[in-house]
Amino acid sequence: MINLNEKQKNILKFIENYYIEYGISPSIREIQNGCNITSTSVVDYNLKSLQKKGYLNKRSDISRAIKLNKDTQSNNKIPILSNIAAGEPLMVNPDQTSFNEDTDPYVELPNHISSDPDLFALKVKGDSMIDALITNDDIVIMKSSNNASDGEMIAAWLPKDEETTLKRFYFTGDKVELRPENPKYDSLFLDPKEVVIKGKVVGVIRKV
Amino acid sequence: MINLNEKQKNILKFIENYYIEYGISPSIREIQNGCNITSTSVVDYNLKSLQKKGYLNKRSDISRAIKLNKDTQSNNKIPILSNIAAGEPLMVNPDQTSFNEDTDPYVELPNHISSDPDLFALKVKGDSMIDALITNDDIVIMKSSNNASDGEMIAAWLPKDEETTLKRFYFTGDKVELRPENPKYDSLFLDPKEVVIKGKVVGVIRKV
DNA sequence: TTAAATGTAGCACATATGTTCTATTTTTGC
DNA sequence: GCAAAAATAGAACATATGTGCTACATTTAA
Repeated sequence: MINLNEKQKNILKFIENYYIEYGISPSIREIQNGCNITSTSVVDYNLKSLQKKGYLNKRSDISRAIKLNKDTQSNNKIPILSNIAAGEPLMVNPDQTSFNEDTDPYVELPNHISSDPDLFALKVKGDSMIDALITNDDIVIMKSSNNASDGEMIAAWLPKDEETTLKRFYFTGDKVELRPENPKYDSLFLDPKEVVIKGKVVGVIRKV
Repeated sequence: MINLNEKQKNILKFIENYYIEYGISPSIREIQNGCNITSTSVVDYNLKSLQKKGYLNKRSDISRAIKLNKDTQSNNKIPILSNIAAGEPLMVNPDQTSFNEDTDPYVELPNHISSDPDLFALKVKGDSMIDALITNDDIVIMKSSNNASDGEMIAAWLPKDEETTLKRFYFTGDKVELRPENPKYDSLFLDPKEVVIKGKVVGVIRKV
C-alpha cells in the first residue's frame, strides 16, 4: 500500500468491498459515486495509475473488468494472529484484534472449513499436542469462543505468563486443567481467573 | 445438474470456464458466440430459465453480473480420487483419471498449498501413518509423480493387492520398502515391479 | 390432430459503460 | 516566482451490453 494517495487507497478499498458484496467489479461510475469523485475521467486517470503501479489489471473496453492483484485483495484470508506456544512459551500480543493484510500473515481457508465467521488461525510452535496429531508449524484454524466444554481443544491466553497455549480443556470443580497431548509435558491446573479462552480448534492445515 | 438440457449445461460450463480464465462473467454475446447460439434472446431465455431453476443469479441491467451458485461452480476443487488404505486394504479403481464434479467428492484447496497443477486428494482410511501425524479421515493433498526419493511419503498402487496405500518410500538396492508410521504395522518389501507410485504428499487437511 | 407450451431467430432499442478530448486548477521542483 | 508535471472537470463519444418485441419453429400433452 505504498506510493498511494488517499484517493487511490479509497478506490482500491471500494473495489474490494464492492466485490465482496456483489461478486463483480464496480463500473467506473459506481467507483465515482462510491468514492465521491467528481468525474469519470478522474477515476479513469487513477485506475490507469493504479494499474501502472501494479495494484490492479483491467481489460480494455470490457465492462467491470477490473481485477485487483492478488497482493491487493484480502479475500478469504484469515489472519494468523500470533504464533501459539505449544511447548516453550511465546510472547504474544493479547489485544491484537485488527488484521492488516499488508503486514500480518494469513492463511487462505479451504471452503469446506470456512463459511463460518470469526475464524482465525494460529501457527503452532512446539510439540505439546503431538498425540492429537498437531505439531510444530501446523496451522490450526480456530473459532472464536470464550468458553469450552470438557475435552475440547482450545487456545487459551494465560495473563500471568503472557502466553497463548494450545491444550485440551477440562474443568474439575474449581480448577481448570489445561492438558497437553504429549507425555513429556504435564497438565496445568489453574484458577479459572487465570485462563482466558480464545477459541476452539476446528481444523488443521499442514504443508509438508 | 439435473433438469438441464445440453445447451444449458454448455452455458453453465462456458460461464465457469470464462470465469476461470478472466475472473469475470461473460457478456450475453460472449456466451452466444462461445456456445454457438444463434441469438442473444436465446441466451437470455436460457439464463432466465437457469436462474429460475436456481443455478445462477444475475442483477438486472448490470453488465457481466451473472453469478453461478455455489453448487454450480467447481472452482479450486480438486478431486478426492478414492479412499486410500492406510491399514486395511481398500478396493480402488486404478485407472480413474477423470473428475466428474457432480458425482465425485472433492476438496477445496487453501491457496497457499495450491497453485500447483496435477494435484489431487486422498482421504485416509486407517491409522498406519499415525506417527507421521496423519490419521483416519484426514485428507492428504498429493502431487502426481511416478517416482520418489528415500523417505518421502507417497501413495502407491499395489497391483497385486489391488489397493492404494500411503507409506514412506525407501529403495534398498533391489527391493522397495513401504514403511508405515505405526509400530503396529510392518514394512512391506516389494519388487519394484509390484509398486506403482501415484504421488507424493504435499499437505494435510483435517476438519475436527 | 391440435392447441398450448417451449424453444429459436433476428432485429431494434435503451442504456450502461469505458474512453477521449480540451480546458482549467493544483501541485511540484528548481 | 515560474515552468513543468500532476490532477481535476465536464462533457461528448463510441460501443458494449442487457432487454424487449414479433414472428416462426419445434415439442409436448390431451
